Amino acid sequence: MARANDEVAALFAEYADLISITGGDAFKARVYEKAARSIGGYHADVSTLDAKGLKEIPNVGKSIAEKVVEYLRTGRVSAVEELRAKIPAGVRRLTAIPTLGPKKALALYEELGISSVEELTDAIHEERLRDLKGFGPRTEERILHGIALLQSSGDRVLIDAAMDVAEGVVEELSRVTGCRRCTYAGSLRRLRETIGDVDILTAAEDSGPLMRTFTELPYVMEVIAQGTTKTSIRTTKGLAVDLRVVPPDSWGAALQYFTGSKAHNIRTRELAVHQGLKLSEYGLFDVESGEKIVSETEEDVYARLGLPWIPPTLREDRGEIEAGLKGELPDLIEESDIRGDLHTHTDLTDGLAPLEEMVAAAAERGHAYYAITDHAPNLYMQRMTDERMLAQRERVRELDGEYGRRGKRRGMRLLHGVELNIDPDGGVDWPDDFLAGFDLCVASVHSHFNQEREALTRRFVRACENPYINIIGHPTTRIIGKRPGIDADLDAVFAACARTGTALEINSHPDRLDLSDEHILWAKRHGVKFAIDTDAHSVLHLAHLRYGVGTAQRGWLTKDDVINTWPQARLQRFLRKGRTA
DNA sequence: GCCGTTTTCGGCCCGACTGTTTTCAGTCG
Repeated sequence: MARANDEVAALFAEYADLISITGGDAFKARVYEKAARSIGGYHADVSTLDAKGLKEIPNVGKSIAEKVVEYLRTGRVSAVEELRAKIPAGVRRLTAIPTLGPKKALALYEELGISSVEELTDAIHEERLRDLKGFGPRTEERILHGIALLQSSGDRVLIDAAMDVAEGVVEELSRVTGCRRCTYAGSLRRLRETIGDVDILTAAEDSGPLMRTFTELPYVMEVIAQGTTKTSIRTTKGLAVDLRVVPPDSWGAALQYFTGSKAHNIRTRELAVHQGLKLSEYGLFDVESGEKIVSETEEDVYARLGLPWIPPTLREDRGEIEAGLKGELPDLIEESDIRGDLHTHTDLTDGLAPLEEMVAAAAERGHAYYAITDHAPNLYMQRMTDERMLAQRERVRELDGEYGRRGKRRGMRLLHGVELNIDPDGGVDWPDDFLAGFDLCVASVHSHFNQEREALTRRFVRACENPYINIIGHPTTRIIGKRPGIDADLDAVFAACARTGTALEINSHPDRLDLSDEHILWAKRHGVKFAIDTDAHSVLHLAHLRYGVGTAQRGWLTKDDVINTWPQARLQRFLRKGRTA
């Protein structure tokens, strides 16, 4: 799992923090931050690159390339070691406390010798911060509050939880008199896999009524900050929500600004500066005259900068600006492109709803095809048998006859599949002759996650080489916030998928989103095809598709990359794979 | 420390809110 890139990125992120804390050049700190991001997201493994290759990574120049080489050779970077020697690791940890940044952390360390969250808590209780310049009673309170947040969950939440809150707030605020426009922005609009806080943007002449309604919502636990243009609250579940109110004629610039990402915004503002313009949330202005040029729509803002409108899911400074300037933005997959779901369960195994209900719900969603893929016998707790599976197939064929003929839309074809269990050797539940009876096979790893890297890699490659396995389900098996992904040689796995015609799943469940956006970008370079599936265990889960599609967009996928956007005939050819029959 | 249609030096995004410092620094996004 851990590419050298991730280690180097973490090291440079730490170095950037240490530079800030020690009062070093802020621009230098920012360069290291940017380099850390570029390296972490770079497609090639840095351990395979020489100094020249390293310098092709954006934001990596001579000095940083040398540090990468030093790290790869010796496992350490002397410049980082020097700063580490000056500042205990606990001081950097202090900056993780909300409202406490590098300046205050350094003051606490230098004046009071505080180098851990525990020591800071004690010092506040002993009133030792009182004499420190810049630290008053309110600051003490804010820090204690921040520590409490840090120590409770305080972390990022899954996308579906954030989406529920955001859609609720937008609905409430949209009803307020004077609210001209209202939507969610930020990382949620970019459909990141986890969300730190929810950003809501509204356009109105007068912000008063919106701010009042917002702070009086029933699930508001505390008002963190309140002003005329910005108010922040925290919900009873601990999620922070920011509301910004802008004048209606600033809507486009504001939406662009509050959607981010920060890195994308820095790039767009730089583009503006180079054209003698200034971009802020209030509009795009001529620097000399101060006159507003555009800001009513996002399209206007991007167009004036020489860019096409860039879909929010691409706004991460991962090459979208360059692609936009060259007119080479991808034609991203949309949820409406999806023709069917290829990984779903019923109550025959661990699903909650019976076959008939799942199929009816799928038809309601307008799918052209739909695969039932219950678990196979080797996941012992599911008590699957050959007989039960064959009986289900018979029922699926009956329903297929029914739904295939139905007049509404063009009918829906049902596929009978299975989710096989990839055992520690890469084998699966059934021999070829039984597998041949399925319309498609998903195969996934459900246990033995901690095998040696070589064994894990062999396991996946062997699964790909099975002529009956069409899709690798939730490939890294991660559970966001709970279980890391497996440590296989993903280059080898992705290459095997491409070579054998095995698709990789983008599992849409919010706690998986597996593959992740970065893995998708990586796999696509190998020429892999993908399947965006819900892995639904209930009717409600079918709606998770939007998150899988969002993740695919973040991985720059087009319709053609995703097999379940294809017409059924093309899909069937793909599913035949290397089978001889 | 990186970068370049203002290219080898001199810039490097911009604004809101908070608390304490009576005019601004720190933090955040």
